[in-house]
Amino acid sequence: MTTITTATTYELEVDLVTRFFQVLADPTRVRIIELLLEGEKNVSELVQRLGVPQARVSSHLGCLRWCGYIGTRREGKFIYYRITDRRVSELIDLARTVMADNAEAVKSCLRLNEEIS
Amino acid sequence: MTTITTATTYELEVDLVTRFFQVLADPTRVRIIELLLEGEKNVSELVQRLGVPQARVSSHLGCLRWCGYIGTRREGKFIYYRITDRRVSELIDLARTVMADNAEAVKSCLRLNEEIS
DNA sequence: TAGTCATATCTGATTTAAAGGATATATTAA
DNA sequence: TTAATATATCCTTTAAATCAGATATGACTA
Repeated sequence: MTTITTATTYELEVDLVTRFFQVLADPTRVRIIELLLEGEKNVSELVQRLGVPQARVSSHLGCLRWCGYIGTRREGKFIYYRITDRRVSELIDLARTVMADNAEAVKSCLRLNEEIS
Repeated sequence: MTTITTATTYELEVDLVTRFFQVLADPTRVRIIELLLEGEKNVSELVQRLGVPQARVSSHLGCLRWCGYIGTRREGKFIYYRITDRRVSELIDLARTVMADNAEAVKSCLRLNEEIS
């Protein structure tokens, strides 16, 4: 990093890993993933379930789609989204169990956000 | 989020999950975790291995420590850091394998960063 | 005690992503 | 073709996290 001109393969791979986690670091995207794990849904259904403006939902879906975690299928006016890799749910489940064990510590993680309680 | 006055338990839990992933969404922190998986190390060793200014390393360590993923032990002048929950490595490994399958798609994920190649 | 080494914290600047709102595209139906 | 619905994209603002550098704390040593 800093000013290393030639990034090593390892550094590029770490960047990919962090980018991957970055995608999962947004509450709306996590909720979208969990809703889609129930079964495929179109954007309007997601908007209704999430209570989030359509433009934002669409934008988050765009992120997830470009990153390859979800796929789409058009049916008439609607575009249905679905999870293409179930391992994403493993990842979230694993995160949950790890967190459950030190939830208190995470809650008071001042570095990322002061007020959550 | 936004201005929902009464956050549900579920929403708070999603926030914790995203916060958890946020911690893993920084390249320096991921590299620190992987170095510590080799065995405990003090800050100076990490600074040397990472090639990152001490202040920044210390700050990232602070984040990881407050979040409960690493622990410390003082020995004379040195403070040694270690991973307290090996499942963090499972998480990173899982992320890597998922990514390996759609690395190309992730590379071109324009939403998060335009230029990575 | 003074000095040095190891680590932590603070402050300001830069970068990055999310939010918000308006608008554009595409499909269907009349 | 026009209207209506579904979805996507653009632009500006705002918030947050990283960075960079200076400085502070705390422990050992002479």
